[in-house]
Amino acid sequence: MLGLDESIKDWFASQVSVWQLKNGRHDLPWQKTRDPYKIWVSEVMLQQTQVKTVIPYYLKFLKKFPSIRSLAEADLDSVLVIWSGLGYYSRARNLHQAARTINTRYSGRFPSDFESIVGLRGIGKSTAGAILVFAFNERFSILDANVKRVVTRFFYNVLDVGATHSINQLWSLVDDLVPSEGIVEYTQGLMDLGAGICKPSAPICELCPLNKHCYAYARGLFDVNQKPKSRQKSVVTKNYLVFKRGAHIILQKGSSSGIWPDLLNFPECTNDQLIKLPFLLQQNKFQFGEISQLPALTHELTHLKIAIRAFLIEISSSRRPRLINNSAWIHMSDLDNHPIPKVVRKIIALVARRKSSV
DNA sequence: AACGCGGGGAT
DNA sequence: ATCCCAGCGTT
Repeated sequence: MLGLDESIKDWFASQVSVWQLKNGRHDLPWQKTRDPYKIWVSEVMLQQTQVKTVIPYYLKFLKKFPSIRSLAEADLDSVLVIWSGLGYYSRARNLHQAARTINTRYSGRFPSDFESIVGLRGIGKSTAGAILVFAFNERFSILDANVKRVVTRFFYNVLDVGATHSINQLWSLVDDLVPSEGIVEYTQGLMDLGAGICKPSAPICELCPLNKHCYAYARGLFDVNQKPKSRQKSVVTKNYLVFKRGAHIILQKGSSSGIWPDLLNFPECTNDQLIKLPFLLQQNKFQFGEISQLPALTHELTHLKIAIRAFLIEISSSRRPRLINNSAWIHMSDLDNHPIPKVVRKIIALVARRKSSV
């Protein structure tokens, strides 16, 4: 407990709720339903991912997997296909696994109590709270980036932001702020305020329904949030081999220990193998034309930068080299039916560009 | 409690 | 280049 005045709590919730009903977002796809399954899918997609990015993926996903059972019975591959390009693919894995858990443990019915929900793979405290609010109209709190920012700025004076326990302080604060009525519009309002008014930079405080008692606004504080020390990304160099035969390319399923497990990518090789590549191909009686290097490319991941050297190898024979395991010829117009990370599309775009320029 | 996760968009 | 995003799982 942070010893908040009851009147300020009531005022805060009331301001947020009233503002939301008039000025907030009401037409997002997942706002048209109370189906916990659909709410769940949206919340998982929205983890560390912006609303605008999620919308098309959400619509595609629900069309393909309209129910918990359809998701549980699907192959992981078909789930990853829909997820391709959205990133953080472990979310898709977790979603799939949790659907199967719901099938077996809860007879296919989405659980409605916090402990059961938060016990599902890929669902933490905040996502569980959001599901309980939006699907079950239960009084729970959430703490996403929006809420964190709004609450930290408004209640800056009652928080010890520099403390190591600051995240726990924020949780106890938002728990304390949960209103007795109107939890849906209150919760949605906090996020809408964070997204549209109380923005990270250049917040529009003049339009904020909380500005009258906002600590940061009163003090002219700009950034009261802790900025995480930016770590230097390590860089790795990879050689990708783009075997191309007509409109087909060879893609290989990633190992479970590497980057992008279970997704398709180009075969890789070491620098040593690269030098010996013509010899290796000949040894496999593999008929190939000239080996050309595509323009250099870097792909950035959360904690890693990949410097990519891609080599285009035109193939005339229809066989597949034995030295490439778990691989297949994929038609370039058929990529939407395969689970691939975005970097593969980038490289294929380079291949297509080269072809047209010649 | 801090860190890794091995993305992607906006500026 | 940098920052930010409807956070979670692991150690």
